[in-house]
Formats: sequence, structure tokens, C-alpha cells
Amino acid sequence: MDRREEIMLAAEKSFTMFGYKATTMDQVAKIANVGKGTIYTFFSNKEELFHSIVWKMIGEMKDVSERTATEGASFQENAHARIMQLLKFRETHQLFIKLIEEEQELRTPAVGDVLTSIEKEILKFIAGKIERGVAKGELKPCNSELIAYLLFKSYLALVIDWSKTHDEQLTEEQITNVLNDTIFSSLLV
Amino acid sequence: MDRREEIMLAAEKSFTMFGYKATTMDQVAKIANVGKGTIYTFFSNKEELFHSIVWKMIGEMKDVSERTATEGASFQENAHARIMQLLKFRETHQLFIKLIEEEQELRTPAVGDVLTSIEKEILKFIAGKIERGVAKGELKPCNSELIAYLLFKSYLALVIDWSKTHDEQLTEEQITNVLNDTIFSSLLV
DNA sequence: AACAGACCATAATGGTATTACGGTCAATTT
DNA sequence: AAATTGACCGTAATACCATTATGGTCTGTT
Repeated sequence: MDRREEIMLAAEKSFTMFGYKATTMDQVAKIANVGKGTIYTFFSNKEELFHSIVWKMIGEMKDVSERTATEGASFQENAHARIMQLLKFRETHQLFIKLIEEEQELRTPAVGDVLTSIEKEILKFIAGKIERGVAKGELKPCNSELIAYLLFKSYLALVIDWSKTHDEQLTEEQITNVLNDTIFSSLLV
Repeated sequence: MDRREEIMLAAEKSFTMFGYKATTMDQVAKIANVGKGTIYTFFSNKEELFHSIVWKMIGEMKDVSERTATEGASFQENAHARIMQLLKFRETHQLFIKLIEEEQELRTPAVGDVLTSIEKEILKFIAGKIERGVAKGELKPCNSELIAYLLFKSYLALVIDWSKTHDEQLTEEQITNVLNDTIFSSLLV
């Protein structure tokens, strides 16, 4: 396998296990069976290496979310399925879990920045879907960026935040219902 | 003025200026012109003193929000005005600002707990208004707790979070419009 | 030309001596 | 006697500094 790939895999492994801060370049070099200097021929520094890995992950997220949509299904069915898939990814993908932990506990700035840019990508992704819905005549014209923001934040609130202050988390059905009755219903033509 | 009141005022002043952690009981005693022991005849410890002050503040918040509603106005007009008032309070009241800062920077547990209980009170308050709206026949029957949560989190997202990742904050009109078009419109009979 | 790892300046860490703090209580004031 | 005070106590936080660990470089090696 080419060295660049080996380094990426080694770094992903280490970031996943120890987080960004606790991953050292020596560590990565060792796992990748490579001299430390070699890493710097492919990546200009630790942060760029980190970004490369996170961009790969964002790509996977989009793919997974994309594969979740069904051709025949309605806009809100697909939208719901896709966003839930994004949130499940967040809760399942080991690297993502580690980064969120690190953000909350260590406040490593590089990690905060990266999580912000992931959110930005997700919002662009959702806004794109809304615009397509409008173009296809399934949705009323609207400020797609704003609606994407409202939708995503609502999902985050109901899926993630709610369980932090309540004993039992909301069921997927409850979430589906409340959002279908409120935001989604207002978007449909 | 009675000593209890003097102590409360002194403590509020100090919490507002220095936050919870950096406020010392010696400090409070000095500002209140009182021996430290005297504080402990009215409040069993620092945390109870803190709670008393915060409860007073919650009372003021409710009063302010209450005074904002107008008799003739529609449900969504009043709801919007009230919630915006709550958020403005958050951004204006010096003690509140300090506590939010401290929560983000220092993670003082006592402060986190108190902010959580404030959110809980606000949500109860909003849910109560929704139930009254349903009882008066202005709103469709709904899960008031869930809708209150969705509404409040949506406001927080649009008023507070948006500006953290975007250059200019949303205007009050944009916020009114997007919420009237989505969540509010679905609640009305 | 690609790679490795000793090397460097700086940032992070750990250990510890010192200080500051919340809370108590015997002495004092009212 | 009831209320108030501030010196006092055990512990938790802080400041300090010596030591180590780390990101990134760069010359020698394959």
C-alpha cells in the first residue's frame, strides 16, 4: 500500500483511540512503520493530517446518508431518514465519538474548529436537499439555509439534548411525529 | 435594611462582578458590612446563598416576560414577544451573562446546575402558556412539554447559536417570519 | 529522490511548598 | 439571652519550577 495511505490509516487509528491532543506524531510514525520525517513529506503538519482524515469521514457521512434515501419515498420521509442517519453516524463512528468527547472535556481548539466545519458541511448538505425539493415542486420556496439550520438544530435538540435533562430519551416515532406536525408540514406544497 | 437583604445584595453584586467561583464568603461579608459568621445564620452555605439569588432572578425574569404580553394580541405575537424577552434578559442581565461565561470557561458545577434549573423553569413557563392557549381554544391540542422544548431550543438556536457561526445575526423580523411560517402556523387551530 | 531518526526550541507535565477558602465556634456586643 | 463577630481549622486550590514530552526540521543514509 502507498505510504500516504498507511499514514492516514495509522493516524485515524490513533486519533480514534487517544483523541487529537494525545496523539503524537512519533506515535503515528510508529504505527505506520514509517520515519517521522516521512509524514511531513505528505502532510505539512499535524493539523493538516487531521483535516485530511476528517474530510474523508465527512465524505463517508454523506455517502451513508445518501444511501439511506429511497426513490419512492416522500420528502419528509427521506429527510427524516437522512438526518437520523447523520446523527446515528455521530453516535456510532468511533472517531466522531472521540472528537465530541475531547471537545467537551479538553476543549482542544483544533477539534472545536473541525467539529464546526463538519456542522457547516452537514448544513450545506441539508440545504442542498431542500433546494432540490423546491426545484422539484415538492416544497414551497423558502430560505433553504435558514430552514436547514432550524431543522438540524431541532433534530439535535430532540435527539441529543433532550436526553441530557430527561430520564428517558424520545422515541424515533415521537420525534417523527412532532417534526412532521410542525416544521415539515409547513414546508410541503 | 435587614441583614439578610444586605447579604443578598452584596452577594449578588459579587457574583455578578466575579462569578460564583471567584466570589469568596469573606468578600461578601466585607461588601455587606457584616461578619462572616452572620452570613451562616441566614444561609447554610455558599451554594444556598447562590440559589436564593438565582431564584430571585428567575422571579424577575417571569415578571418581565409576563409584563411583555398584551391583552389583545394573538398567541404567536405574545409568545414571540415573551420568549424574545426571556432571551434579551439573558443577554442583558449582568448576573446571567457572568454565569453563562463562567459555565463555558470554568465549568463550575454549581453554575452548570443552576443554569440547567433555570432552563427547566423557562420550559415549564412556556409549556404553561401553551396549555392555556389550548384551553382557550387558540391552539390545537398538543404535547405541550415537547412543543415548549422545540420552540425554546429553536429560539436559542436562531438568536444565540446562529451568530456564533455567521457574520451577522438574524434580524428579529427574520426570526419572527421563519417561526411563524413553521412551528407557530402548525399550532394554531 | 525518498526516507529516516537524532536534534532543537518550546510547550506540557508533575510534584510540592504555599496560599486561600468555606465553614465553625468561642468570645464579644447588643 | 440573642445576635454577631472574626480568629481559627482542615482541606482544596494555586504558584512555582524542574523535568519530560512533543511538533517540526534537517542532515545523513539508503
